[in-house]
Amino acid sequence: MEKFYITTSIPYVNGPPHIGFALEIIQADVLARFNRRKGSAVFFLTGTDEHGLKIAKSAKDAGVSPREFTDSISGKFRDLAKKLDISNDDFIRTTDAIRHWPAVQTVWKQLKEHSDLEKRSYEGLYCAGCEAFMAEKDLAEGLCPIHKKAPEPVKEENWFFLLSKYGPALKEKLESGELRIVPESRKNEILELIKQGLQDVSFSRPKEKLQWGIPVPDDDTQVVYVWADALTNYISALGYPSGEKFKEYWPASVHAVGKDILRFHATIWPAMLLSLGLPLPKIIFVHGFITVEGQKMSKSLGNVIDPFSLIEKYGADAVRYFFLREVPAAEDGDFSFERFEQRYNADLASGLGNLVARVLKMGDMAFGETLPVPAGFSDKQFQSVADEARKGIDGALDNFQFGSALEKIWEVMRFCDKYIDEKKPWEQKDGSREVIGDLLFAIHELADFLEPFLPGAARKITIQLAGRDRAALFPRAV
RNA sequence: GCCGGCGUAGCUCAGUGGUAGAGCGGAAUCUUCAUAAGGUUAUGGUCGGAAGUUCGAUCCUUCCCGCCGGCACCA
Repeated sequence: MEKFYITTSIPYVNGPPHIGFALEIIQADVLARFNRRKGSAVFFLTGTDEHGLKIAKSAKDAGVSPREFTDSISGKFRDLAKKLDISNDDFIRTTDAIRHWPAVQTVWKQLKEHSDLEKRSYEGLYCAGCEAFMAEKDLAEGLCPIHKKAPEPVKEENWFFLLSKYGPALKEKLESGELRIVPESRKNEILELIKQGLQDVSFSRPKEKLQWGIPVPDDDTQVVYVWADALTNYISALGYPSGEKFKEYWPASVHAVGKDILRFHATIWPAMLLSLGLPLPKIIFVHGFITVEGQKMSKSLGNVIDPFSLIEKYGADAVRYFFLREVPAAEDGDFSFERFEQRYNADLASGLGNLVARVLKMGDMAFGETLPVPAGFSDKQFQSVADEARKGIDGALDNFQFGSALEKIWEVMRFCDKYIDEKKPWEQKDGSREVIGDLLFAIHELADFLEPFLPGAARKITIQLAGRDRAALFPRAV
């Protein structure tokens, strides 16, 4: 059986989820659901990244323990997935000392055995106020811009991952397509980065600076730093190194990530895997950012869109639809309430919802209590429209073109509306019952097409075809 | 500074070496099974600007303008 392992990135739980992550998890969910329908064995993973100084600080500021803090925020991400009707099979947390930690420590030991970790002393400018090293470029006239103090030169020991030596191997994997990056333009960026030379990266922090993390094996002065910790989630969740799921599902078919963290997924992570002797993920799918009314989302602008209130107001399917249809899959997209409502009214209320309502009504008129949904189309033209849509959807999703996949489905709806106008089945003349039968089957097919995208609507259509529920799928938003 | 992308109807975008398409919005009209929904039709673009290659360019080349992304540098 075909295997399909898809992951989202694991967001840092420093704050509640925003719509950027909603986009990522929705896209991943479509692919997961789509592949399940094709009969593949699918494993869909998401989770949260919960260690580090920032979390420890935020917890302290909030007057709670880091554990309480991360439990709370991680719970919000889990809740978002649930509210968005996401079909993830698992949810991994980097604070999971039973599932995640042993895998990270195993990975660590193996990297070290393969001579890819090296302890070095690192010297930099350290701001005690920020509890962080500062790059020259972050300073304002030699002072920390936040604390207005000159950071002090501090020397500390770190374990470094010898990323630099993997440049040529990574280049080869990318160029050969063994590791694909979608879209292509992002691959070129990474190749450019490699060309300029990869730097070794710090993989640990001294314990006295960072306690909220995973202890480095055989060195109790150090704690694992973010990359070795977070990236490993993709295999820790599968039970690396010996878990059944790991054997079954690795390598990942798709890592869905945002453009901001592509470089880590396209350099550090595959380099770690090469060091471990593991196969590389097949595709890294990179989505863009979402702007709001043409502007960057930011707390200071006060234009942050809360996914929960959006779902509350319009429903999960409407949110899913907007992000899949209106936001270009791999580029930046814009969110505006005007656009959102336009899409909602035109495509969901007047389009899908209205079509289902009119067909069901005609079905009720022609057949009474129980609707006989045929097993196929009697009209050949109808059949070919549906076949074409199916092909179109497959092709579009193979290329991560969610919007154009949806367009194919909407073409079927347009055909249905036209067909109704042409055949006037409400006149109940000869052949009307056959026409309505085709329409009922068309709706049944639409539910099938829509399931990966709008699982809620698909469910409702199926229920309405089988029973007496006639509630509007998408009530018009005023 | 280096690398890359983009600029096509009011909006979002597709597209081809032979003088352009879709959806949405707006207009007219037909219709009533339907969520003031649906159908049809018309309108709507000198395909960023200039030059070149070509029998012919929106699609190829060069330059220019504008926008965007990545990297580096500076602050």
